[in-house]
Amino acid sequence: MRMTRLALKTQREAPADAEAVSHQLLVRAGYIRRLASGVYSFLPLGLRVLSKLSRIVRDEFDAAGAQELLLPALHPVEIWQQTGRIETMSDVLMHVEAKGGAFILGPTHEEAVIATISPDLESYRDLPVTVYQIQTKFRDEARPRFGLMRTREFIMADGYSFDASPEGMKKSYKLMYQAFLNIFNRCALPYVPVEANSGAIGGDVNHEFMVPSPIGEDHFAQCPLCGYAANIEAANRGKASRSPSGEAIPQMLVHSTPGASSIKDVVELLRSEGLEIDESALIKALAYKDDKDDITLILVPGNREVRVPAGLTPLDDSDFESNSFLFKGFIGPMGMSDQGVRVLADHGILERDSWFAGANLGGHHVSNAAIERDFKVDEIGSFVVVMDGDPCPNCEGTLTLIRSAEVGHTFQLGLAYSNKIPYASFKAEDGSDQKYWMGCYGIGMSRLPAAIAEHLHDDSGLRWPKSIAPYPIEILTITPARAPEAVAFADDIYRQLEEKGVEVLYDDRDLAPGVKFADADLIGIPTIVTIGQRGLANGVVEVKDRLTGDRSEVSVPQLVDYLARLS
RNA sequence: CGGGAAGUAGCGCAGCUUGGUAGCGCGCAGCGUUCGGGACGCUGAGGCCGCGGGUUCAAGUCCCGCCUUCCCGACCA
Repeated sequence: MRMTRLALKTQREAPADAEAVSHQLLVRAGYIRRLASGVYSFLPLGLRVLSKLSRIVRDEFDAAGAQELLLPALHPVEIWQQTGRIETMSDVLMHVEAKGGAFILGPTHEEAVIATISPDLESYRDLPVTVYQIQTKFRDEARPRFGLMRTREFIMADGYSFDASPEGMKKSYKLMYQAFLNIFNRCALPYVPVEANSGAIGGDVNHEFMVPSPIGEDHFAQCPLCGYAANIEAANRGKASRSPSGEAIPQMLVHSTPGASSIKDVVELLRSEGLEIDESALIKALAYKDDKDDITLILVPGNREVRVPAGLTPLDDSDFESNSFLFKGFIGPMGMSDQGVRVLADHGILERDSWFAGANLGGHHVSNAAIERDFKVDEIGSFVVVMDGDPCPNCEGTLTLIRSAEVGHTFQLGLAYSNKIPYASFKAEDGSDQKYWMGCYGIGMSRLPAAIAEHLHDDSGLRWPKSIAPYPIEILTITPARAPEAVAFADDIYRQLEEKGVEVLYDDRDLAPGVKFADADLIGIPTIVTIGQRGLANGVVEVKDRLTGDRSEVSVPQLVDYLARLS
């Protein structure tokens, strides 16, 4: 492509609303342009990057046995009502009123793929099947940000597997999981697969593919010793480093703490009375209920945040009314088992001999509350949000928190969707109707260029890996107006490479050399070929590797073959 | 949804305090000089100063309301 013909205008300065480096560079170099908040156009260069990524995804998904199809972005509301997600995902759903009914702009395609494909999956003989698409998704995000990282309209490659059994589902999952590893390797991204929560998608086993990044919106915990890695929302901590000493503990004492219903208030109040304590000396006891309204109390050290297990929700005011033994703000673990409350304690509760805790009486707390002697727990486990330095749940190591961007997510959905959709079934060998065991697999296609740009750039601009650069080669002529022989030479090289099927970006613009060099660095094509009369006089041209910065001189007769090998 | 900041030419910004002809840099068009790492001169085009109301002889500037955008948080495959 001759740059004199390319719809491209680079900018010296980034738009004021661009904060992230990837956002600034992608806009400045002419890959993307904002149309509305969280809505971006892909310009010709940007689209080429997306196409390269799509090619890699198709390669690997096809190799994993998946078949490409294309589902609509416009979904009839009925299929969303059927799974109930019209309510559970209402925050992000965008609605469209049209002739012929109400529609939802698809934020994900579980409903649509089942509605589409189930007529083809009537018998166990038809299974397993994995299908995928590369499609635009719509999510009404609370806060779009960082350019392509979080947008309201974005492109995703999403696959869905259908199996006759849990074993089959796991097999399909493994194939797609491997395809994900291959894809991210080919994108030259330093990713980490981590254990995760399934969120609104549902299902049991799932993995997120994280790229460590300063503008990531997630954190995951990683153990450098054993390799354990989990999203902070799912990460467990290991056992306490210290257990109770067994020394004699004084009797519990009741303290009057009127109005001090938060950990912070209690610490301040007790300190004002001369007690030298901090938040880690208090038990934070929070009550939750399950879907049967049974109460669960979770105990964690007062300086830690509770990680609420799935299926539990906080109590509301009416719950406190109907459970009069729970004094909001003054709950302690003592006597809870006798009230039929299940008590879960974090490992951290074993780290002290005794605790300050709520007295189960309005306006009062106790000191010297000791586990076993003064209160019982049903289960000890990991119930806190992990922090840097927590023990690893699997080994002797220590967890580190890493900020990261999620570029992919795979789920073993099991029967989560099939059970909600009557026709999501097939005839088994014994003649019975069975539900599909499903998996789903998503890659944030339009997020990938941002993640890669965030990872690979320098002060001068982007540095694409060869696999996804819009063009593998850029040819650049020096002072074309004064060097007709160099232009003729460059034209010839360009023509020969095109004939060999090599995609070339040819900067044939009549601009000052500095401008052309600067643009080449900004756009970030991995191989930059400089053709000028100075080099040609010596029978060579300069070839620069944008990734490494290495420059080499290649003799004229070898040039075309040399470049063709690089592409 | 809470907190903060900002909307003036395609992009980056000044002008607002103290109301009086709408400005600068980059980019764009023309001419000329330059030419191996973002050159220079001259000429020119380009504005509903976010929108609506108010005060005033007069509003980019003062007052009221609204909208939009960005950042932090809440939320989120």
